[in-house]
Amino acid sequence: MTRQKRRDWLMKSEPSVFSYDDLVKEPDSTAMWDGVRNYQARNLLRDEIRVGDRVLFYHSNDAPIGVVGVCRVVRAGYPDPTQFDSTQKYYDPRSSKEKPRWYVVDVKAQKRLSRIVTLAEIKEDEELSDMKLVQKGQRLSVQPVTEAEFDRIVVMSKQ
DNA sequence: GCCAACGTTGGC
DNA sequence: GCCAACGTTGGC
Repeated sequence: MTRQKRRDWLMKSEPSVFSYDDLVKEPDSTAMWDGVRNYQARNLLRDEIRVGDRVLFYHSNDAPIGVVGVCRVVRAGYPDPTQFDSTQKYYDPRSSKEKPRWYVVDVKAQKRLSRIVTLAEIKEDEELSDMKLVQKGQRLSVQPVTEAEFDRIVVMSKQ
C-alpha cells in the first residue's frame, strides 16, 4: 500500500447558505459538506478526497466573492444522509441506502485568511491563470487545486 | 435580475 | 443514441 500524497481542493459555498463563519461555529468547527448533486464533484468526494487533504473555502455568489479560509478534511467520503430524508431539500428519491448516489466528506475549519482573496485578484494573478476556478464554463463546486495554487492564495492573503 | 455555460431529463 | 426543453450555477 503506497501512501498517497496529500492533495488540495477548493470547495464553493454560498455564504447565505453556509459560510466559513457557520463552519467555525459548528461543534469542533467541523461539518459535513452535504448537498453536492453533481456527478463529477460526487466522484471526487467519494473516491479522491482523503483525510488530511487541504481545502480552500470559497464564497460564491455574494460579494465579496473569493477564498475566505482554509480547512482540513477530517473524514473521507461516505453517503450523504440528506439524500435519504424526504423532508430535506436534498432528498433524492432515486437513491437508496444500498445504492447511495451522493457522498459527503467532513471538513474542519483550520484558519481564516487574514483577508479574503477575491475572484478578481485570482483572475489577475499570473501564477493562478491555470486554476480551474477561472477557466471558462468551469462551475464545479468541488475541484482540485495544485499545491502551488493553494500556497499562492495563502501568500496573497498576507499581502 | 440577467444570462452564459453546463448538466439532466425524457420523448422519440 | 439524439437532442430539445428545462433546471442550475454563479459571475456580473
